[in-house]
Amino acid sequence: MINYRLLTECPVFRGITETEAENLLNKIHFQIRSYSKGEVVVVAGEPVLNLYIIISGSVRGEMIDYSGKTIKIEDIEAPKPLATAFLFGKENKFPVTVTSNNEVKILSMPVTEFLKLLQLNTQILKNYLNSISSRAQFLSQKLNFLSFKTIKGKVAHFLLEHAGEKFHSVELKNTQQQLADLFGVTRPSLARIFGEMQKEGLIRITNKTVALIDKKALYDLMNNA
Amino acid sequence: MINYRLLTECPVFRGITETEAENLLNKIHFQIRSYSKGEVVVVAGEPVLNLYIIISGSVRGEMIDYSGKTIKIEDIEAPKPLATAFLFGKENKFPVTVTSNNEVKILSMPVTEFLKLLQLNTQILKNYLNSISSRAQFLSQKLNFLSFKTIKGKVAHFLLEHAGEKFHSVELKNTQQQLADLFGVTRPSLARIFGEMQKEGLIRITNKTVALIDKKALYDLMNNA
DNA sequence: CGAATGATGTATCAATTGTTACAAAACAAC
DNA sequence: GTTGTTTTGTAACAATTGATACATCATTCG
Repeated sequence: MINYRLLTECPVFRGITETEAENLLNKIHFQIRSYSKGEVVVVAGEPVLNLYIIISGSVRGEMIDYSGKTIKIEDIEAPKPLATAFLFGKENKFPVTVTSNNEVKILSMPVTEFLKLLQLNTQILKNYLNSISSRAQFLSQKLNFLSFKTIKGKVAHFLLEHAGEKFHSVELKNTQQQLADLFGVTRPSLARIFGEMQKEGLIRITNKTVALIDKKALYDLMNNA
Repeated sequence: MINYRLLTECPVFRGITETEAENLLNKIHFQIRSYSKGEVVVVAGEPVLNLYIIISGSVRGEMIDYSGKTIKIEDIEAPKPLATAFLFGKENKFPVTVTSNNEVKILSMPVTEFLKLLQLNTQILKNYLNSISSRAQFLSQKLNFLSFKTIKGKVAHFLLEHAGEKFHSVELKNTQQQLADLFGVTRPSLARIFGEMQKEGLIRITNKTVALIDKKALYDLMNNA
């Protein structure tokens, strides 16, 4: 009926054995619903009363434009959950309309039952808390970056934060494209700023290592922008 | 020893009776630590291994600037918790250094014990989940607003949000200067955009009333930028 | 009414960033 | 090695916004 092995790959059930998962699910109420291709699973604005986990197939989240056009936000595939960030809190409404891409089976569990599940199993509780918290922290970091007006300010902030007080170089673990996305700028613009900062003697880039030459000037950049 | 009535006013314990709170706290391990005025409670960057709830007194969170200056972030008073958003997730480090403002008593509970508490009591679990989720949703909304790159996008978003589905005009209650500050742009730039949008036939401004002529085009502006 | 003040419209120029395109470099797979 | 792919550096131009300045309009107050 349910592929428990697949379920344990879902972020919420990570670290749970198949037999554990089976035992837990026997203790709580839930439904498995099937949707054929193109069916609407939930409509944007509906209150989120259930936890949805995609058991098989894939769905897409879309926002419906005022003119009627739909804009695809993202695809979600098995065994991922839907809208976990909107199960609780003040605004527990679906931000998007979800439609099935193909034959889809979805596990649907009322919030009250999910709360029971969280109280039955520490690992699931931890997983869920980590998931929401990471999301909040990610958003917070993102906001922080956006508050620096210039790209140089963002770069200075990023480098100083990663180097800390003691170190004078930073090992980049992301590509320029990823950094550019994090900063909310385009990749060539970021590359240009790296180039300028190097010419100005603030940093020196060799491969993936950024040496912070003039830390004081970097601080100033952060504070004046 | 502990003022349980005060504790039930803490967001995490809201909706719990004093006797319930007492019973719950008897089942888990925690410490009460006292700090005299000016003591450092936690240092920014330290991993968050405990839930801290201020039992009496108040503390302040500060970021230490690179030049050595401290910037006060916020005061936290009894019976509020500290850094609840950083107990879980990937970046569970204190974002600020916390110092006592006066004589302070702080309840300190290891994360593992807090997890037990969450599993013992549904109300506390709900409170905590609601708290983190609301925070994530708030941040998400804020980010949404800031993510409009162009001033036109911000203005379109602002006007449509204030008009809602039904109405076709918005009464401005702020001066251009105040709006410009809200959007994070300069006043002449905002005035220029108002002028352009009027020339393009999107809006018509008379005194303090903005008539939304072409709502569809405004939606497009929002989505494409 | 007239003057003073604040809010708004507008123009010009500079600074910053986006867009697009392409070459060089690094890397991976074979 | 060679080839193909990803990542990075860079350039030319366009678009957007900031900075500054000033004129116009509205409002208030004497």
